[in-house]
Amino acid sequence: MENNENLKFESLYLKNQVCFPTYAVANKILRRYQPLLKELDLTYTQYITMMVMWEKRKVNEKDLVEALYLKANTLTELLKKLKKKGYIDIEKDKEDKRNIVIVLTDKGLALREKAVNIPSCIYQDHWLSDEEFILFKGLLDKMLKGNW
Amino acid sequence: MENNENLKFESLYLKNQVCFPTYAVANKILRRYQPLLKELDLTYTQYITMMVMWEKRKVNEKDLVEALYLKANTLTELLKKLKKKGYIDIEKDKEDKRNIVIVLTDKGLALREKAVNIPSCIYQDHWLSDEEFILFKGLLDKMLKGNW
DNA sequence: CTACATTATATCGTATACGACATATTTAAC
DNA sequence: GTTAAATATGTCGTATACGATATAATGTAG
Repeated sequence: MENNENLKFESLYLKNQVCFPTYAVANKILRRYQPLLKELDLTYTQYITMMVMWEKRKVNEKDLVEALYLKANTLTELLKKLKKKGYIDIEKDKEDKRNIVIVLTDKGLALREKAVNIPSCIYQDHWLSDEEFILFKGLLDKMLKGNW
Repeated sequence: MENNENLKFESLYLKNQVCFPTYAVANKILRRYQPLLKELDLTYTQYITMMVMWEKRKVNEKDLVEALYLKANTLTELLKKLKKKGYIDIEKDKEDKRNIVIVLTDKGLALREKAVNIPSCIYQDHWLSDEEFILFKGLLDKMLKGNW
């Protein structure tokens, strides 16, 4: 009887979840970034936003939302903060006045010189082997692209 | 020159990150759970807390914090909410009055009957194949246990 | 060419998460 | 045995994230 109950509710044990460790690892990653990013006066979400800006220099909010897999309302506040820090400018698209265009400032570009050391700091402690990292990233990218 | 710059800042491209897709997949997972959990009047973090309670029936806050890979202050508010909903009771440990003991109520246990269908709903859309899921979970568990 | 749908953002309310710091017990040191 | 260190929680302030809803601009149907 006790055994039957175990069987019935097996799918609800924490140790049998895939979503839970994904969530927990994501939290662990955010905690790890925080002290490093504090020196740049960036939060993690601000940092990945800046990554897009360093690469593209100029983007629609819509494109940013898609690149970061977030919702527009999450970015609204964040972009105001990055503007306040002087890393970006926020403009209206003259062609289509619904669009917001975000432009990297010189100060924002300069920040990249300080950020360039972060990835090696983050990945240096060998949480996984090189092969495992590649495998892991492949699975993640598949999940991100997947339509679920 | 342009090529040299690309090389120098390659590590800062979003597409070369491992942390970013982990974070993005975790967000995607949370969004997926939300409508299902709404029917149980639970958030995702409340749900994984209940998973521990369904299995253990009675735990220290400290053990809960360790099981969920969170910080104690994150759980304080959450436990108050679960108590308010009647799913748990919060007691002082008489042996060591620093400890808080969380106890599953009958109402909390009954909720498990409604929750038992959630895992199959969540995993049914084949984001990954069965083999990939096992692989993915193995990597996640390794990362969670890792000391970084 | 006007009413209605669509699109891109913004606002608001709720629920995390965390670090920094404070508090209450318990343990340990001398 | 008192004082100091360690442990377990709680409070506070900040920054996400999201759904629901509102608003403004553009597209489109008839």
